[in-house]
Amino acid sequence: MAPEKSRRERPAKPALTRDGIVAAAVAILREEGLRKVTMRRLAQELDTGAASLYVYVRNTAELHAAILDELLGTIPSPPDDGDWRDRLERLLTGYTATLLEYPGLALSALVARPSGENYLALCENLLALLAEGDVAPERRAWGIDILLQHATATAAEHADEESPEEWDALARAVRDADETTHPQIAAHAADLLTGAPEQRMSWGLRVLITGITHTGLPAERNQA
Amino acid sequence: MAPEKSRRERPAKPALTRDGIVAAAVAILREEGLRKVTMRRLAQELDTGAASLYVYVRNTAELHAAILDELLGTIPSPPDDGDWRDRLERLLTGYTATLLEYPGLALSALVARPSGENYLALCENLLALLAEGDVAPERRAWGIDILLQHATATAAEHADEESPEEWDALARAVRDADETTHPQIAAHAADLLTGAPEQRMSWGLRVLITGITHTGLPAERNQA
DNA sequence: ACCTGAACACCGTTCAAGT
DNA sequence: ACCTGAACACCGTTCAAGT
Repeated sequence: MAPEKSRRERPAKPALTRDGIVAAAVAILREEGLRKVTMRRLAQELDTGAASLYVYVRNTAELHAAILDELLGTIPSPPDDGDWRDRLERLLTGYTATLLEYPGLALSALVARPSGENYLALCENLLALLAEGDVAPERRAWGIDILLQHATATAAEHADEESPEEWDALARAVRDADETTHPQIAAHAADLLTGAPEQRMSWGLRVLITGITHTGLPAERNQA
Repeated sequence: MAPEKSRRERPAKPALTRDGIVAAAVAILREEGLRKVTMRRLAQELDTGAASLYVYVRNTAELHAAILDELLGTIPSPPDDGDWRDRLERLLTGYTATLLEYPGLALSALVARPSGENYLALCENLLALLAEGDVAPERRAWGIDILLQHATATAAEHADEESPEEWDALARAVRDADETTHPQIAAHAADLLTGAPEQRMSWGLRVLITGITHTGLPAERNQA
């Protein structure tokens, strides 16, 4: 915004702005991952002290939220053709794919609901798709809530960062399940451990869409 | 006044065991919250150094997982009467309620899937309920996965720890939504911001159950 | 008003050295 | 084998003092 020109040869230290801070944070995110996006590291990148950032950002959670909204601006908006269900599924798959690049952010989003411009635009699109599908108006708001929660949680599950240890432990526990004490687990062991992520994701979204269109709210029940 | 230097009269420092460590961790959790359950704090409680804990616990994530499994042992098993859907809903509501006491643990569970005894028992019960409901066998495993993810994520959302800041921000953003640029949000503002947690939770579970019973897997599709 | 260095109060994890 | 102190490499946030 402020066109400050330096008379020096060395790259001038740009004035701090909230946008500049967020931009630098996104850059660190892309190059080094969310774990490195700390107040101190960010300040270092901006050639200042961590304390200075607090003029523009309340805390780390707010910083993460700002980064996330920036990322949400990059979700490809799916083509307009096809069934509303397919478009809904594609939009949410795109959302999930974006979050999957930085699962740690998905975790943040789960805890601190975003409220940025791009998040609102996403909600707007989701609500419009449910409206197009003739989902009862009262169900739309709660519907996008579940859909977004599912998509966000699915991405957040991958925040374990290159450590398949826990997955190994679960796989072992399932495979070693005693057939007499855990007959169901033994019987379903294969299904519990397999399934391509995209297929599971797709099925999950269709489960939700089907459920939303077929399940009345408590209020609707009372009226019935 | 000063106690004898004998080690016998003072409460003897108990030998370290994995169980003892987990028990102490649970005690700190109950008294001071998950944030205080750190390796250092835990070691202090056990009158040793943090390094000693690493003989019994691989890292903090594994410690959290062990604590969670301990907690899962306290979920009340719902009464045997009623429709399988109601029993399923009650069981998952109990699971969520337990996690809601320590939402930070729910967050851990989302990232590092638990694999303890009590978790397996819960899965076993969930699978049995879906079987009782004549849910197609191939769908049961993926079904409990979605159900648990939903319940876990719902609890995890409350891990913001007494800071309704982000919620305020979202509420403001929704209420201030421009009617021309965000017509859907403006129209659904009330529903987006309201709803008792229990009602939302209950509706969410029924959405999932309905969806699971009505949505074929990709494989089932191919066969059809 | 904005910016800063320094300080406060912590972290997880590793490792060489002890027992 | 188990246990330990000390060290390494960090954190978020606040605050008094400067500009």
